[in-house]
Amino acid sequence: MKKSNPKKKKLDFDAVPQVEKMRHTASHVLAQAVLKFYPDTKLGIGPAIDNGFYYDFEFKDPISEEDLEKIEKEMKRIIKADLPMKQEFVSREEAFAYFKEKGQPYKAELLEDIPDEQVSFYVTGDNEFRDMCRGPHVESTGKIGAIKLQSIAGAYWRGDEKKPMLSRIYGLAFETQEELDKHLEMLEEAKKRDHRKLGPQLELFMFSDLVGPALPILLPKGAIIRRELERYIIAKKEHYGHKFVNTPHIGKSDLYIKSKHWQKYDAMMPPLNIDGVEYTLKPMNCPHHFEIYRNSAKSYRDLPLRIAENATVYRYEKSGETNGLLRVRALTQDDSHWFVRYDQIEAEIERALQLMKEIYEDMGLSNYKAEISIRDLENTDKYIGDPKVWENAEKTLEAVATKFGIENKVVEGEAAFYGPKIDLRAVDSLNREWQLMTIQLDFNQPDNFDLVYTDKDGTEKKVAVLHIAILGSIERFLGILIEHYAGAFPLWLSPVQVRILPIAEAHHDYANQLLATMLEDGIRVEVDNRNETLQYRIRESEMDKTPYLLIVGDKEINTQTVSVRARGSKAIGLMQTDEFIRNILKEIKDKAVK
RNA sequence: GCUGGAGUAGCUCAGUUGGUCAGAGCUACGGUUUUGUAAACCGUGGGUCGAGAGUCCGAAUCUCUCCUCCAGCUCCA
Repeated sequence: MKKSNPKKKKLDFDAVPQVEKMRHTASHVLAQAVLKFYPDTKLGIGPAIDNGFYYDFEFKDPISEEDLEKIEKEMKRIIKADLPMKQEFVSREEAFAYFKEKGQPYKAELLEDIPDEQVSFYVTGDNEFRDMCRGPHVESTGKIGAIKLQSIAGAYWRGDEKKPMLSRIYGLAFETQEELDKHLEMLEEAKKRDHRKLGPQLELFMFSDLVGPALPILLPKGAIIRRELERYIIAKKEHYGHKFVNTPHIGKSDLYIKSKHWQKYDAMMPPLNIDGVEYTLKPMNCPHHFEIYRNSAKSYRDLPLRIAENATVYRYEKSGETNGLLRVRALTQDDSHWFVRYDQIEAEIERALQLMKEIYEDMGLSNYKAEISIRDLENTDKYIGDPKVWENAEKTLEAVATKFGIENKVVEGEAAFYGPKIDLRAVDSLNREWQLMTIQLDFNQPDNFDLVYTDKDGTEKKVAVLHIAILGSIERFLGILIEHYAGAFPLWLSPVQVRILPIAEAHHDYANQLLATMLEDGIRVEVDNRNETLQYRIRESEMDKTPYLLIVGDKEINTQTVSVRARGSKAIGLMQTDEFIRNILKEIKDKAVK
């Protein structure tokens, strides 16, 4: 999508939070510390970011992560010295001369883009360091709280891959040591939950170098979760009036030429040649679904028509951009295309958000935010379609989000040329945000594919299309769920719901009876009667996060009961077998999150 | 794709300056044991040290190319 450049707004210094000023000042301190050890270093830029700051440098000789320690130490010294941060203004000429003298070409380049006659600099201490910067900063370095240098990585100068790559040093900065420690703990916890580590450990998925990078393989347990998710989403969407279809994984290149993806979409897989005709792996389902729409003449009575498919699509993601299950080259979308009359748009947006809301709640992701992408209102010519329709759709998106109590922000100029959209970000158990669902309005593809219906008055009219994916990519969603639940899935999604552990051989028969009963009830249950100690088997089941263990021995046989142990060392105790079964069937049905 | 880092058994890791450095624990397999709420005991396997080429009398260790993964950048109509 072509993004319009947000207009440069005048920075309101008073509105900048203290913590952000502090982080920004920390980046200056970083630059000062770096120059102490590496005086020949050329400086890029150093802004505040979430949780900290960074600064871009061009080192004469590359430095490594080990060097960060001494730099951090020097930063702490500067902070402790509590050097004042003073703003001063110099003329452009003076500034250019200064950068020339100091050998700072990147700074000079930045200056070229600044129109001001008087250029703002910040001076640290007794001219120990000065940097061109509009600020704002805290009054002195001593106001910086707790910092920690994190990592060093390459970053293109001004984010342009054609420009030289600088070394970016990342740091964390918080107002207090406690906050910093808390954040480090969170990072540690996130590392433990990393789906790339947990997934293979729990035998949910794998990758094979030979099958190919970024092509996820779901193992039996992961396949169960995917199946449950799909079953659920199909049932839910059918309830919301979708028709499910199945379309092939490839299509003629002509199809994508017609949809104009071929010309614009750079994630297309290379074409295949079949019988002298060019085909490609489908990177999205839309054109296939459009052809389904065109299969028969449509009346205004047929609309809205909601076509859905859980379909695997293939995209060429550049090698450095793939990431675990989050960014892959083969992904299964829970895709839907709603073909609606223009007068139905508002109602259908509300319906889609209602559906989304129910689904997210069942997934245990009831905390989410919305971002609404609308036109650049000062430049509305580049958008296709009736401005009135746009305006209504934009307003509806916002109104419905607000009505549903979803925290939302409207981003001007972010909409695609063919329609506004709303993105939802779920907030997970570690307070991280994940972009999941999108409702994208599309006023353009109906033109490309001539998607029309006959209205009441006998005239032919264009439909509007809503592209709706709720889980997004099921693989990606699985990855997010793994991290959200730290591998301990709610019962309805757990690959193994109950594991029965007979204490000794004498109890195997009883265990197998229980197994048979529960299998009848459709419970995913196993018996672990391996020749291992009970403790050993409990440990293994705890490690694979099985929700319920049933321990059975003489006591249980005599009373026809089970000893229930819930995940996480929680002993529930003796329970009548049928009572246990009733309880967990209810828990499965309720999709309870424990 | 770019910059940097990493790749030793299924897993987690050890392996000083190239010379018994191919190891440990877990796993797997065989046996003993028949267990009451997070690791019983004994034994046996298992690796072209990511792949290929090169330097050397000799390479897990040095060089080059490639592959894969990780961090970040860029990208994500």
